[in-house]
Amino acid sequence: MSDDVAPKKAWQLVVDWIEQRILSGEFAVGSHLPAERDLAQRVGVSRPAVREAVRTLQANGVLQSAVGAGATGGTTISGVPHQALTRLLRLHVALANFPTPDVTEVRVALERLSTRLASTRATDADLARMRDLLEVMDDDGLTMAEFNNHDTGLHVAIAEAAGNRLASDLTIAIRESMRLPILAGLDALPDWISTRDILRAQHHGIVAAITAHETEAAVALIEEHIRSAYARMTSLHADAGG
Amino acid sequence: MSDDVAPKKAWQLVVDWIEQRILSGEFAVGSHLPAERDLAQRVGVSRPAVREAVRTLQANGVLQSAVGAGATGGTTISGVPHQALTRLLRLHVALANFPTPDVTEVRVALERLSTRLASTRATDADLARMRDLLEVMDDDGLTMAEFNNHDTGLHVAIAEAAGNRLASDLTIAIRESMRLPILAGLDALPDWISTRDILRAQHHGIVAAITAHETEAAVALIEEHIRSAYARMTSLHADAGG
DNA sequence: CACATCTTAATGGTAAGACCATTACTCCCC
DNA sequence: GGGGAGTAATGGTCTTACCATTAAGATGTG
Repeated sequence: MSDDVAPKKAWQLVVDWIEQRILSGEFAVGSHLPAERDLAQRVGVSRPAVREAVRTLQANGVLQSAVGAGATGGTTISGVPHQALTRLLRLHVALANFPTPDVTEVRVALERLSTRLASTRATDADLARMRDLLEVMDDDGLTMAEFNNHDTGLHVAIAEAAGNRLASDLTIAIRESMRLPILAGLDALPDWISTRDILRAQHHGIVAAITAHETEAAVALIEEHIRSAYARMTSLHADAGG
Repeated sequence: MSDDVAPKKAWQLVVDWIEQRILSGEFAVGSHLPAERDLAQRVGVSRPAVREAVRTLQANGVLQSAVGAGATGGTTISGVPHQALTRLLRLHVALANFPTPDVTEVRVALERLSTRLASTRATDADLARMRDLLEVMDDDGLTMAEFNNHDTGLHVAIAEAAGNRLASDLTIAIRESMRLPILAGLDALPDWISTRDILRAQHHGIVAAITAHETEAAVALIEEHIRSAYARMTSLHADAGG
């Protein structure tokens, strides 16, 4: 009976209206949506409902908005999913909806894929970027937090050298979602300096294997790198028993 | 200079307020947020701004709202990321922000992981569910769309047997994001019947290997299954040249 | 005719206020 | 103790008004 079907919320009608046109191909990246006032009239809801719908799809990385008349103003379809992915995963990791052992397993699988692809596809610019990051991380003056940022940057650089958009975005999103937990895990270590030295050596090995197109070696090294780092950070394992 | 820093939008202030408390651990799954009116006052914005912020985090699968007084009403922290993930990926696949060859590679990596985990962790109930789906799919009377739904259901069942929340949710989200493109690809095939028979045989092999804990066999079979299906659906490759 | 300036309009951003439907809680009566 | 009525809390929705930004159009000047 229709009693079981709750009437759709006004903002949901707008979301559906927009999604339908995305799925049908009518809206593509760069397409301009009707103005909020026009869309409200067209769908038969109020302008705040349109705004709530826009916010929903903005959170999905699908829409972006700007004030002003002409081509720069209004709401357009966006082609930038990675920030939305990153935010989503970071929040759910923080809420422990994804336990860190699970995240680590997935990281291994995805970074194996990214590293495999990067070892055959990385450009000279990609490789130079990795080497720059290695050099920065070899500076003994870095704080742990700074080192972690560059460490993340190296993983991001490898992912971006993969030439696979989804693999890159997912790899980046998952690594970023673990930034704070990893930093906390490093902070709890008895000996940061020796850990840092091990991480550095591993980074060098990975980049060397990628540079030499030694695909299987690179893949094995990235996996070993992630697993051994995780194993060291015993504070991250607290989730596992939960 | 501060000229370069745009003032934060009112709804962004609320999103930040909520995110900060999630990241700090103050809010956990099940936590109740202050009422919209209270939150508006506390953050110093209007209630519509709060609603827009709630919509943002709802789209990230982080919040859910209900009308009414008492424990059932209000806005609470949610622990259900998979729908948000699925929606996000589906929209971006539809917008061609993730080309289908990229998606297929990532599917292979993730379904290898899910299948590996499932072959050691699947319960009797998980296996029975897979066998039920095999049996349903062996019915010659199914339409292509119905078969595709159950095919998706099998991939979902394997992913859920993995016992790794993130792997499951990502595998499911990615498979679901490809549901319509796969259906279109199947529709364009010259001989659906022979394809269906091949898919069925492959499904049986995968489930048998999982059941027998033949991990490496199961992993190889799921990869072959995905790759060969993708290779058959030439209409999906149109993206590759884009 | 080209350029500069001003005016106007379009657009998203924001807030206040009013009202509605749902839900639970409290109080009163039997 | 149970049932019913009243009240309050909550999200849901809409209307109205205003603001800041941006571009387009109109007007004036050289």
